[in-house]
Amino acid sequence: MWETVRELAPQRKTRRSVLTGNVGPVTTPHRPTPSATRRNEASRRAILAAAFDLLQEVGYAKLSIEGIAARAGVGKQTIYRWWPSKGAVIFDAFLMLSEGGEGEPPTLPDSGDLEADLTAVLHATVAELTDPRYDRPMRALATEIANDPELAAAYSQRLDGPMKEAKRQRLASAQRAGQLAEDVDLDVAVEMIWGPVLNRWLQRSGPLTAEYTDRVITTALNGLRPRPSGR
Amino acid sequence: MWETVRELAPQRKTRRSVLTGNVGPVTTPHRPTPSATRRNEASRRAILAAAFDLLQEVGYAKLSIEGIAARAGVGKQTIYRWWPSKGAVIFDAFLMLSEGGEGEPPTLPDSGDLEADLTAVLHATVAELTDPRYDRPMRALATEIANDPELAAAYSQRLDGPMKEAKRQRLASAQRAGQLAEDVDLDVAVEMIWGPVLNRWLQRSGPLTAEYTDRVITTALNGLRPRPSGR
Amino acid sequence: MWETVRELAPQRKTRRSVLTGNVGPVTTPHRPTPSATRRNEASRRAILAAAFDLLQEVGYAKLSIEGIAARAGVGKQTIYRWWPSKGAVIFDAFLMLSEGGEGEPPTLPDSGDLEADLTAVLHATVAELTDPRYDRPMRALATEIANDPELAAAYSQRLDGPMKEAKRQRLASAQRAGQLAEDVDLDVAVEMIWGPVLNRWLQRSGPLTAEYTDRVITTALNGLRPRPSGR
Amino acid sequence: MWETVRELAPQRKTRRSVLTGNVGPVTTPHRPTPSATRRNEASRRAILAAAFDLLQEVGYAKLSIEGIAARAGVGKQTIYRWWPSKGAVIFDAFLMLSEGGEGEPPTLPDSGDLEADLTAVLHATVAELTDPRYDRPMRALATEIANDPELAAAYSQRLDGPMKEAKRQRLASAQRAGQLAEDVDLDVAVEMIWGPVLNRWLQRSGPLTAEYTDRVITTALNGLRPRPSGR
DNA sequence: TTGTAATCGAGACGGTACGTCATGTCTTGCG
DNA sequence: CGCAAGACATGACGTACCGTCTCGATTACAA
Repeated sequence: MWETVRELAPQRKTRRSVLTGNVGPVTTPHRPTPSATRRNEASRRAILAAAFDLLQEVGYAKLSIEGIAARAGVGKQTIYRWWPSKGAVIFDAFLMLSEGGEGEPPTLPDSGDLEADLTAVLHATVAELTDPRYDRPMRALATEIANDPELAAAYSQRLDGPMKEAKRQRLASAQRAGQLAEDVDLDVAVEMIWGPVLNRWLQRSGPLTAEYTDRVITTALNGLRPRPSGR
Repeated sequence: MWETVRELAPQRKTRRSVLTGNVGPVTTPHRPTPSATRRNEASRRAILAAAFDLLQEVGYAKLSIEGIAARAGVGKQTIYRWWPSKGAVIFDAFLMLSEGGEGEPPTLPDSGDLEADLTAVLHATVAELTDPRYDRPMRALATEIANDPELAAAYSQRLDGPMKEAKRQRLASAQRAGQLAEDVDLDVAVEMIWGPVLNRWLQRSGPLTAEYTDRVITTALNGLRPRPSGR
Repeated sequence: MWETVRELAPQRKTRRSVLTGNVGPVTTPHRPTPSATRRNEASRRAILAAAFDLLQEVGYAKLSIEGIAARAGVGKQTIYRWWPSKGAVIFDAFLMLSEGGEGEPPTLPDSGDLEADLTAVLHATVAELTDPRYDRPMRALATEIANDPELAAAYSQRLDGPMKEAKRQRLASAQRAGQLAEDVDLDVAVEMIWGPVLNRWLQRSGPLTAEYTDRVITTALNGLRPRPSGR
Repeated sequence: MWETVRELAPQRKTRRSVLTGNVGPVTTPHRPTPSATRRNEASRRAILAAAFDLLQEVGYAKLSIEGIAARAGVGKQTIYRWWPSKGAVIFDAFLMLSEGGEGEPPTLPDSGDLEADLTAVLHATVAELTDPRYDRPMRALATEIANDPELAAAYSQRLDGPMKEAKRQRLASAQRAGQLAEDVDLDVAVEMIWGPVLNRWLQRSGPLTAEYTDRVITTALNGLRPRPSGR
């Protein structure tokens, strides 16, 4: 999802990188977050890695705190101490994976040709959503977000937000280049392009292919109404 | 979701709650479905009603088979005998609610004015998605679908399918009336209109208002590209 | 303790025998005791046996419900369902061991010679208290009794009571035979003979030997005051 | 228990609560006892006081090191550093309470009338064992002693020993005064008088009253056998 | 009309996981 | 260095549910 953009962005080379800073738990902590200075960084990482791996292997329904703790070689309490819910752990796992999500903000490629750029980005998105390494974990995250408003807010702000901003920027650039109508609502435009794709993936309402995203892009750009002249 | 359409369709007056026909479990049963003639219809109904009610009250995460059985005044085994999973129970609960989903297929209103009709339908959809009676249960269903391919297939076929067909029909009608371009891919068109709305709701990525759906409709109809003439 | 008497009583041959009837838990149950008809007798026995064995092996301090359940091949809930406390399990384990404690009541040997009979009985008692198979379990029981009044009452009534009655009977018989003063308080007499022995054992206040019990018996019979004649 | 004697002894006026000398842990320490010069006396006292208080309040079963540390305003490590076990803390708490147990040794009152003196002492003992301030703590100590041989030895030597010696002395004095037979085994005599009382208390095998102790004294002095002449 | 066989409510069972508490060890920073 | 504070791995607590099972008691079909 958010990964996609990052991958395509020219300035970032690799996915592998060091988590810059992010430490604390994602949502408002149940108890006033402990000192956090004493926090064991190795344990934190082991937990998030274990969570992500288990998500791939056993799926969301069978993911247990006990399992994560065991896999991470960590006491359960260490998880409960720092995260308020299973969802928060999953969220942080994604946050870590996206290299902190907090480095320089992501950018979409801008070759000057909007349609080509969108096509490339959406092809990559489909590839990622389809990748077995990410499919189950991302469904898990989507599930938690769907059922936990607090987590949804955190997601909105920390992970989805920057990504959406990048998309909006690319469209704004196209607008300046005269490739988009001036009165187009960019927020709606973004959701109109990515919404159908995400929906197909999450609800499995149809095959999720590169060809499908092409149709979405064409349709979105042209609109539904008949076009006056040719084309 | 699917309810919406039904409500607006002129020919259906009330939300009659009697399940017409559907009996068996949703997905392929673990054991070759029992005789089914002996089945206690009252228990079946009590279970589905209890499931739906509990979904409203406690939410997806805390829904348990034991809880459903207790609320329905039914032995646990009666649930395990007829449904293969919790998700299947939830699914059937929706199926029952939508009066079997199996009466005459749903239709969208067709006043001749596509934009007006879409506006009305999407306003109703937003009202339903926002209704506290349906919000949590529908999120639960969406969650199960997202994580269980088999259930997703059943949903696609039995609940979402007919609804999507109705939407497609309405667009086809508009196409015939010259309100839609002839080369528009109707499937994509449907997903481009409803996708953003469902996504906003499920992921809480922004406020879900009637005003928002209006913007979606306008944008979808006009498309993103600059239009040659004024408009 | 109670075992002792049984062993020496002529009419009982072996320690091994079938638990006659006793089923329910020892103390007033937290929840109104479940049906008890559906109760799995095999599990019940496995639990009590496991509890007793673990008591020998790991001692009271390290005895855990989890350990008992694991050793017995039983779910924890099965223990919590039928016993209100760890102490109650231990108690029932002893009850089972003493072959129900509920068959015909125990009797002390009565050869006509009180001193000889007491000597034999106390020697056996010392042997039992010293036996590594019984030492730790009995200390555990004593510990639980000391700290749980309810359990103490159950012990008093079901295990210690009959034993004490047998001792009292033997002394009454001696009284009738003119070997005991007529005005002797039999309850006090019993406690004066067995009390010092139990105390030595429980508090390890001195070596617990046959020789010691002989001195107790002599002293108790003669009393502390100087005897008028030579003796 | 041991307190009793002290209280009745004429030469001691008050229960001065200052620990005279005792410093180190009770039993052989796990690590070679630390410097002990650096030791914080205030912490030590706070710990023992907290332990005793908690024993009263929550009882033996729920006494935790964490609880003691919290109540005493002390780090857990400070407890682990100086005491090898929970039992040792309890033991030291009693030691402190009995003013070090190390001042001049305790004495029993000696009015010349053995029976009267024993009666007075045992009445006081009963009062103390019955006192809610001491009941639970003393049961805790008894429990630890029963299950920990090392602790039992320490108890025997440091707390019970001097007390038993005082009792023995009183009986020896009576012996010299011709109130006790010359061949009476004083150790056994002491245990025959105090054993039944302690047993009743610890096992709750019957009501623990002044009247009961009177019967014990009478019976012990007279013995069980019929007395030749009148009385 | 009467078996007879399956369903039903109930709930015990062996389990897994929950979220909490305590253990005993450790590390950090103050005095 | 002792100390308070408290994180940590460990492991037990007592509870909630899982999915399977067994128990009578209905209940409806076939004889």
